[in-house]
Amino acid sequence: MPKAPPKPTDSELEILHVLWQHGPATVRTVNEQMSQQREIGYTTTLKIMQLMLEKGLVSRDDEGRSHVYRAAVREQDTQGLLLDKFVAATFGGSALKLVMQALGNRKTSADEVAQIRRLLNDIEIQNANSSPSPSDDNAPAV
Amino acid sequence: MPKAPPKPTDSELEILHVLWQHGPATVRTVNEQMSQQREIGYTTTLKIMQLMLEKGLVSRDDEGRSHVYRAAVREQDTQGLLLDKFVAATFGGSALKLVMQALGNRKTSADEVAQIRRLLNDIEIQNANSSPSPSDDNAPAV
DNA sequence: AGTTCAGTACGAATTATTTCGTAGACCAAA
DNA sequence: TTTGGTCTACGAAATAATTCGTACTGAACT
Repeated sequence: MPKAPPKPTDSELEILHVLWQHGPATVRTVNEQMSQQREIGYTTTLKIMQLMLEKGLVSRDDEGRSHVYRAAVREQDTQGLLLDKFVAATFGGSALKLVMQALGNRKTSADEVAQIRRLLNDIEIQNANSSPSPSDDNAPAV
Repeated sequence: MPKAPPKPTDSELEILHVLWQHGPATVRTVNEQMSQQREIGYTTTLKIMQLMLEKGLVSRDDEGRSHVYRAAVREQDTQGLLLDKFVAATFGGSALKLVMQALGNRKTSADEVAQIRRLLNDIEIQNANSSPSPSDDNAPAV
């Protein structure tokens, strides 16, 4: 195994967001996107992306004169990694506490509530199938 | 307003965890707790706690020769603050995505599912009472 | 060939965090 | 009063992240 890329910093995450949304892009393109959000110089963006290359967070195609960068880590994986660290550091590892806090301290629409309900249903079905819990209702065969 | 304390760093958060759990404590006590988790020198802990005092993250009672520190920020508030920043940086501000990822990518027990269900019920009741949403079923008058 | 333009590369300053050595203050015991 | 232990304060080094100035490179245009 070539060793997993490290946890991206905040700036690196900003850049990854651009690459995930936009697809492979040059430094110029990324910098233009970022400049819409906040002031940042071209060479600053370039430097961070070069460091990200060393860290394995992005890969690079240097065919022509301008290099094309692409995300080398997937959005879901990265979010999962960051989430794990965050839950550990902030909520003592309890994903439940995190979810309670996230849902409790902000307005959650009926739509969102419905989506989460659906997810909870799926989870219960999975729990029922994988481990024979003698709890509730019907465990549909196969 | 005296200005809100800043976002604590990882080390600062570790210290806050000790203070939240243990209550007001001396540097020695905090350092002993932290030493059970990882190696860290006494003066390192002291220094960080001194900086935290300047930032307003802790307060201090320097009666006797040894100072007693206490958390100056509440656990819930701090978790909420960190969560907001984290959701913004990692999930583009979507708490829903966060929750889906948190619940999806790990095993969630039936117990936890039940707790979340209960919370969702509360939220729907609140939604129904505070804002008359023209969506689903019965909008109980007043 | 010389100039210009769009890029990259490099080095350095700045800021924040973490870490600890060392010095000074104070109390208590001998 | 001297010695020793327990604290705090201070300064400084080590590391990491961010930022940008400046120099170099190569292609395109005259």
